Amino acid sequence: MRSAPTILHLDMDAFFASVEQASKPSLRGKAVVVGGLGPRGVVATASYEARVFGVHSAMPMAQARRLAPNAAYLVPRFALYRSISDQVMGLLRSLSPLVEPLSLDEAFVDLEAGGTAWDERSARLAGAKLRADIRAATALTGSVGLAASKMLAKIASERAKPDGLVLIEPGTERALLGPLSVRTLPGVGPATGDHLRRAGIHTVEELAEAGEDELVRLLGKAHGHGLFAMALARDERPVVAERETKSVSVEDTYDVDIHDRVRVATEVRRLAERCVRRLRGAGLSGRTIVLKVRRYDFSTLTRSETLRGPTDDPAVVREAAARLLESVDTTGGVRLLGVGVSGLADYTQEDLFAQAAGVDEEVSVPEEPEVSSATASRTPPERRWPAGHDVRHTAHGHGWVQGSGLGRVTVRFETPGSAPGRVRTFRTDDPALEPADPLPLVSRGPGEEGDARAGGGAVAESR
DNA sequence: TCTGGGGTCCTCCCCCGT
DNA sequence: TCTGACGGGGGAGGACCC
Repeated sequence: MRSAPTILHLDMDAFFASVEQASKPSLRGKAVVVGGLGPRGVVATASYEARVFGVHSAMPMAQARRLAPNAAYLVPRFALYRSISDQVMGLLRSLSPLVEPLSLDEAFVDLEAGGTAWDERSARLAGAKLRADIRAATALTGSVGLAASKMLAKIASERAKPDGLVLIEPGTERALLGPLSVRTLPGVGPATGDHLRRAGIHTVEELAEAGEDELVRLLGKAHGHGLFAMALARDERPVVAERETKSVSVEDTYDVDIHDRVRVATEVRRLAERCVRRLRGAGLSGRTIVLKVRRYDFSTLTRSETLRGPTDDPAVVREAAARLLESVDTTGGVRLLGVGVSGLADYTQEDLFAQAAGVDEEVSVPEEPEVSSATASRTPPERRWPAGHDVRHTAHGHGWVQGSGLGRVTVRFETPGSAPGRVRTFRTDDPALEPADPLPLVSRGPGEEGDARAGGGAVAESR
């Protein structure tokens, strides 16, 4: 293991919820929950104000609403989060070429490889500057962990949350890890945690004392060896900038279980087409087609078929998925269907045949709006106003949808730079109202504030 | 209370060829 | 010709992560 704490882990604080609060002044300091709003939705992110009520990620939305009935409930706006994530990742890459994104809101950076840090002091400086730069560029806060390995840097950023920086000094690792729960270690989830608890192992120290052979016996070879090393604070995993995609998949959970076999087949076909669109978008093709079915009782099964060569042909994937469906009993109903492709390559077998034959059948997959077909199928052909999305009104300016229903849509008129704004209600078919793109969270200089003033109303008020 | 969506990795089992 | 060991690939399921 390296001797200086030069691995940095950045974790943006309550990312989705914080973005929404930054873009909507009236939500700052309030409980905000972002996630699926359907009857089977789960929480993606809860703001710290919502966590006080016990709301947390992966919790069923219905339960969150019981715990925090007055919170703001919003659907995720991934395009916006992605654009802000790109900004943040750009700042990380200015520290080092070795940046490993883990998700939209998390990444590892090898500071040593970037020459920005070589000892404790310089690492701390780089981390502090990064946090300031992120705040200036996005108005958001991120927590930074610094340590000599990825595992420890991640544990450090967890301890730094929210809005902090923690550095683990080399030599103090074992003492720090010892008393922590085994669940702190990456790779120990509910199942492994239970397994270890039944064996009388609760802390990292007990994990180390159990010995490697015992852990391999309990958990299998890979997991046992890996966990024993982690317990001794040994983690040699390098920061890897480029990761190859191994599979591409799409899945839908339906608001109501599907019983009709014909409907199931139709949905599988749609999913196959959506999956291929994603596959082609990434310039990939694959050999193994996977069908996933979650039944009414939440039991999940997969069926897969490996073709002779990679394909990105929607007809081929659709037919394979349909064949796989034939071997699945769906009586009782299904709540989720998914189609995936793995065994990826960046060429296709058909390409070769087509080239040889001099033909290239243009397979056009009809575009489908990026909404769950479960929702789309029951939505009348009028305009939809998803909660939290931006809108523009010809007279009142820029705002966001606070709620809609019964032919009415309620809009709050405010922008990231304005004071909390006023609420107005319109008919859903009001021609003066139209969907709008999100505004930048931080105004980028003079001249771009005009928009905010037009819609914001009372600009003189200070927060 | 009722459990999303998109991934990765590991394990076990079976089959097949050597 | 039969048998066993071994390894690889495919298929299924499970755990975990964000």
